Amino acid sequence: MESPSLSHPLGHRAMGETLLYLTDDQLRQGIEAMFFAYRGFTADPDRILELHGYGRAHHRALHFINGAPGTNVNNLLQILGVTKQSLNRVLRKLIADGLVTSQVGQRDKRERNLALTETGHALEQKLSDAQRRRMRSAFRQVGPEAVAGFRKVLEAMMDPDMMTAYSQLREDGA
Amino acid sequence: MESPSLSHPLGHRAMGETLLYLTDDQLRQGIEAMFFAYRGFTADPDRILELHGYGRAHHRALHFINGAPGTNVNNLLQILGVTKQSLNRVLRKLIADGLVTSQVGQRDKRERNLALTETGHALEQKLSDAQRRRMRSAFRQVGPEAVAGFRKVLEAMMDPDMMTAYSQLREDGA
DNA sequence: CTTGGAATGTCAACAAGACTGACATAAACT
DNA sequence: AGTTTATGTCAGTCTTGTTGACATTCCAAG
Repeated sequence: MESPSLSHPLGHRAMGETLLYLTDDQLRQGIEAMFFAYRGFTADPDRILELHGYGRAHHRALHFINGAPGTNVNNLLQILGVTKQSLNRVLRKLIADGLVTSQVGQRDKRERNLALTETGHALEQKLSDAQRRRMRSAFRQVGPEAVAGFRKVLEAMMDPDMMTAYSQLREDGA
Repeated sequence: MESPSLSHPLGHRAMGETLLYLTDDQLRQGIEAMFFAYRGFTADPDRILELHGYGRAHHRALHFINGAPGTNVNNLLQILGVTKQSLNRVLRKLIADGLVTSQVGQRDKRERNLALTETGHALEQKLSDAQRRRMRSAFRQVGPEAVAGFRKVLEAMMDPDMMTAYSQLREDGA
């Protein structure tokens, strides 16, 4: 507990101005900024997904299959951090709708290699275009230094345990 | 559609190094950073909430009631961006459990003035302490300039329409 | 003053998407 | 041959969003 300082939001002057960004009030502002920004971040894709009868879960699956074509279910499971039952429901629909292909693995026939079809790729493009458009606009407004800071803070806020699967994916290349 | 540049992620050199942060690849990294960071951002409170039988929706309600004691349901509705029925379910439980008080408004008896009880305040503190702890650690790692950039990008990414209710709340004071 | 619309809040029912648990199948490993 | 691993499926539960219907209260126009 570090609550006393909350009742004196400007009482940190004794520590020197250099630590102003670590006051409880600044941290609260950071927390609320994350909340509202994440809502903006997902708003555009959400609208598109609704038109097609999909949800955020489908978007996440499409995004990471697109980034690692040929990946298997287990990999995706690690990255997304959900149960196989939950992911399976989403994948089943995407496969049935012809957005994703699931092919028995060559080396290991237990695995299923996942990839986007042409229509799957088209929807993924539409979604990520919308999301990139907003992020590009934000990046352009604030300039490269702010963007670098943004990236640094986000990376420091990630859970290292949750990142291992993704890091491996990036190293493997696909 | 702006896809051609995706196949030439390093082909933007012609534009000059100053715009490197606007390539599709950099934007994709920004998108994924948001996804993973938000998961880290919510991980600690989620664990605490689960112990008490609550979810993220309860956390959000506690957070904003704490920030604006005496606010009414409609205000909260605007900020949270959900339907009144959805918020009501959450509030009903928090009131039944004695974390939130709901008092009929003095001027307008249709309104309900919401506030945290002592136990409600205690849980809110526990949750925000956990969240602040992670954010403080991230902020401390990267330094004040990066933090300023982080804030700038997040603010540029918010949906202006969705922010009106919150801005008014901050101006009113409470 | 009354009455009708607007604002506010509540109850009920439903859907998406997360979860656990149990179980089946096929392939790989020992 | 027996065990472990990867995947898929069925059933049931929970949170949290949705819509629809309804009660209460306020306010303003007739």
